[in-house]
Amino acid sequence: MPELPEVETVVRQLRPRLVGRTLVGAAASWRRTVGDLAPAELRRRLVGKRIAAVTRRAKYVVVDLERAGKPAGHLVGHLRMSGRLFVEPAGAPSQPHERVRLALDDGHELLFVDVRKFGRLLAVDALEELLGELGPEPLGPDFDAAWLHGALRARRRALKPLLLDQTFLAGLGNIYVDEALFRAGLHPLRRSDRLDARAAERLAAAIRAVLAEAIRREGSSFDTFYRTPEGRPGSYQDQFQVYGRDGKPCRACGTPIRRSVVSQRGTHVCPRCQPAPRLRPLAR
DNA sequence: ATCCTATCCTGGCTGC
DNA sequence: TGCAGCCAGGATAGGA
Repeated sequence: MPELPEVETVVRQLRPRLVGRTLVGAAASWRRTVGDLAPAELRRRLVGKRIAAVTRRAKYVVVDLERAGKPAGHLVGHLRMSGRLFVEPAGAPSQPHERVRLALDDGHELLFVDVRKFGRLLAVDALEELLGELGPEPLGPDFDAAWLHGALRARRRALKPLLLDQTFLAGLGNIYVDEALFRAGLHPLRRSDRLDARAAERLAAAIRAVLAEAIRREGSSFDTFYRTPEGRPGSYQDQFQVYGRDGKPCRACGTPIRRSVVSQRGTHVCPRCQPAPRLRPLAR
């Protein structure tokens, strides 16, 4: 599922094809994807605007728009589970599960295809309302071991749901949380306020290492959903240590990986490398 | 403050 | 083979 590394890959590949282009058409074949905007309003917010920048914030694709050289709102995309963004020559027949099509002034179109319809491609005036509550970027300058240690101690939550909370830390999803916790040797149910500085340091390093390597490999593709805008699958799934490996031997110690459910999410752990907390965490 | 459940969706899988 | 039912998954809202 698209998490930070997949979205970063999408942004990097879309950027050279979009920056400098002007939008000359906009249409949604599934209205909810564009926030229930009427067709005319969608066109009004987009057509005639030039794409000034394509960046990423958390799992959002952020496209800065301008008109006559002045800032003129944004196009913000979230792929959720099955969304795909890519550029095609104009006039291609409708794709299965196509939701939005934006025409560019160079004879190409930006397509948003999304099987499960959870994704969004929104035309907004300001980013604040959409992105204001997000936590720091794990690969950015505000994230390091000291910050993480302090932030973990300020909360009393199990590690996994906390790391999945986008207002705590932005960009991690189910896969990379499981992989980072394994790499740090930490059980997903460990209480955040009981981690010492060394464990926080391991976790910070693990998060950064997993994300950086996943970006290098253009994300993870283990089903038909995620492909890069250039149409390729990622390859980080070949590096999974725990995710999707229920019953298979841990690559470090041979103990069978075990799947459970934490925070309503499939959760994968090596019982030996990630010992369960002694006390029932956050017992109720 | 934190947890739990439901919701949004569909394709793919399981089991009968 | 056909079909019902379940499940995954990110974000969010609402209730406990």
